Amino acid sequence: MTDYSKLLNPEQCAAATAGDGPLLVLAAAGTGKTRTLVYRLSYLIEKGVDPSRIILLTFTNRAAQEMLDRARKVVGEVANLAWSGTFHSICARFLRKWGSAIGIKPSFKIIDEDDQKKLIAEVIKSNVAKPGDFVKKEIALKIISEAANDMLDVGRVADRWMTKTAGIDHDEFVKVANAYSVRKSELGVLDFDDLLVACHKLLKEKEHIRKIIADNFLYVLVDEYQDTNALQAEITDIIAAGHRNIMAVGDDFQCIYTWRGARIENILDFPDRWEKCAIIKLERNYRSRAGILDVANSVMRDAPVRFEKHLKAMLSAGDKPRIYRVQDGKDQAQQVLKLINEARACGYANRDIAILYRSHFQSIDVEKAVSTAKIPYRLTSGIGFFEKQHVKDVLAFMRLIIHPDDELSFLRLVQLLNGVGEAGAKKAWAKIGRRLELNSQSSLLEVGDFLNAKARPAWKNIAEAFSRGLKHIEEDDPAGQIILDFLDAFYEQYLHLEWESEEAQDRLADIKELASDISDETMSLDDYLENAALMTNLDIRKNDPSLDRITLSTIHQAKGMEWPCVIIPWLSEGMFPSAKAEDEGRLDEERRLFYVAVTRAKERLSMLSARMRRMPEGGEFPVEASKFLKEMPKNLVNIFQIASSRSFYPNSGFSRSSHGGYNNSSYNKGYGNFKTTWRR
DNA sequence: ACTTTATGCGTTTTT
DNA sequence: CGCATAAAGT
Repeated sequence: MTDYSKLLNPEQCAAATAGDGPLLVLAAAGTGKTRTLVYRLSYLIEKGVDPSRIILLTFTNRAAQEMLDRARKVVGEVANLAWSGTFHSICARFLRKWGSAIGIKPSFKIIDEDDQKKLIAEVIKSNVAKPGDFVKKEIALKIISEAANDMLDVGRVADRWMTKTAGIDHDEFVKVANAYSVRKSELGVLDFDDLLVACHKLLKEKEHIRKIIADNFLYVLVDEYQDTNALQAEITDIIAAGHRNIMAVGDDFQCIYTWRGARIENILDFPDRWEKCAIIKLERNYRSRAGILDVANSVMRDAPVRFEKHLKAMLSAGDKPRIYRVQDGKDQAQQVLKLINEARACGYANRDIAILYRSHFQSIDVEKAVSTAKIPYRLTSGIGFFEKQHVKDVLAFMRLIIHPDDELSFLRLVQLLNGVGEAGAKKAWAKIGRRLELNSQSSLLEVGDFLNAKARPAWKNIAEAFSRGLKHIEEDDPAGQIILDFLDAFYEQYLHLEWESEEAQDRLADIKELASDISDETMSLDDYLENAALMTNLDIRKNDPSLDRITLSTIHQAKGMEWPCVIIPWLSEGMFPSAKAEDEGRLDEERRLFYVAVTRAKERLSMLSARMRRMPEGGEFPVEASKFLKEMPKNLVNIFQIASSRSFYPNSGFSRSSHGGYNNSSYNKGYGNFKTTWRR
């Protein structure tokens, strides 16, 4: 048996080896939260608990994976038998197994945001008299999602939105929301929220299934508890109700997902909800230099404290964190470059350096500078691998082979063809009897007759790829072969026709990566396709640590990670805190987000703030330094004023959009060669 | 009637 | 760039 007292500090050890009963672990940033969970899991297994009766709920697949990997090193392969995953993936597993009890087909497909938008657009079009006057589909989805996650009635949430948004009529909105649900169940698909909602419904309504699940899990471990929403907290409570061995780990200071329904109250009220709940506080920070922690503490100085915390630095002061005041985005990017080079000169590797920003678009200047300087970087872009249009195209083809009745995939696939749009695709789907006949080559070819004549030659190629794909399945070939055939028969040609070659190459590379990933994946092809929507870019791009690259990431995506050197750009008013969040009265969450950013740093922390901000039209306007910087005690930081590198430009005051020839098109052209990071 | 192309507009954070 | 809408092309 491992001696946990040698591996952990007394508080961590107490948490890892705690006895039965509810336990709340308040783990401040950098106090070894992951370590504690890993050893808790190991301890339970070593103690003889059947791993399949332990469940570990996390927020990202990466966290789940990392914890299992580390537990495996302590107790060996048995660790793999524990249930572990995100709330969404665990719910999906439950539903595949028991969902039929509430009318959910085990082969349901999980749709992403993009599919959601398409569906809601379709529903709005056919249910609303004047679709132009209806709320935008993004807002509609947001309202529906809010209702789901807060466990409220859609109509009531819509009413709440009515006061601030035009175009919402109570009855009409409810009608749309219902039609959206109906359409989803017709198609046999679930969106992200549905996974939680349906799982909750299953546990709530089907007593025998609830009993099976609640009885099975002797131990329930929940990570990042401060970011659970109402639904997730209830699901957890139900699962843990059987044996009352729930361990929730989190930090109320790091709650940064309230916009997605996270309820900080879940962690604050946890001891009230669970009678005789023990509380353990992890306060010794091993991650950051004391100087960095001083800044972190000052950020949260005035935050309302529910749980008293004394974050104790375990390391010496180190370098004072630095603030750089620079002229504008371009100068800021140059300064970032300088900081990277400085760090490298001090012996840090690229992988030791991260640039963390509030929003994806704030990465553009830096990405451009880093890429011209030929510094290798890894950008966790806003759009995940499985959300990319070309990846989804290929997956649609794959899915049709296994599920010939998959309407969404069919519609997607045929719309790639020339001359076929939404209407034509739907017509063809109806004519072939809502199912693709794969087994006979002739009936497969017949589908072409229902399509626009222009599309027929290409369809013939696709039909052949289908036949070959079927053969691959029969002969149990690596699934990647199917993709390569599809590429060969149709898609590669389509890529070249549709896009200019440079981007086409990138997309081709993505698809080949998909092919090799799908080939060496241990799970079945069916499982792979069903869960594709739940996997993030980090899961496929195995995040190879042998690659020495700097990291560019949003702060949200950087949660739970750490780097020796952290650089935070765009600490300007309106950028961070984000103007929108502040307008909507969510400054406290922006502050927590800043706290998360600061506490990612181990050795060096640099914060940058520009004096001018460029407008999309090309002009510039002055911006104040972020209030987060202004509030910071001056003795904790070193402040550097960096003069403009292009001072011959009169930058005082406003310059109009005509200035510098930056009209809209030339602005866009300037960035055309760089991968942009916007979400779709 | 349906599809493709042109034009103008706008960006928080994500399972 | 992406998305929505308008206009032109089949």
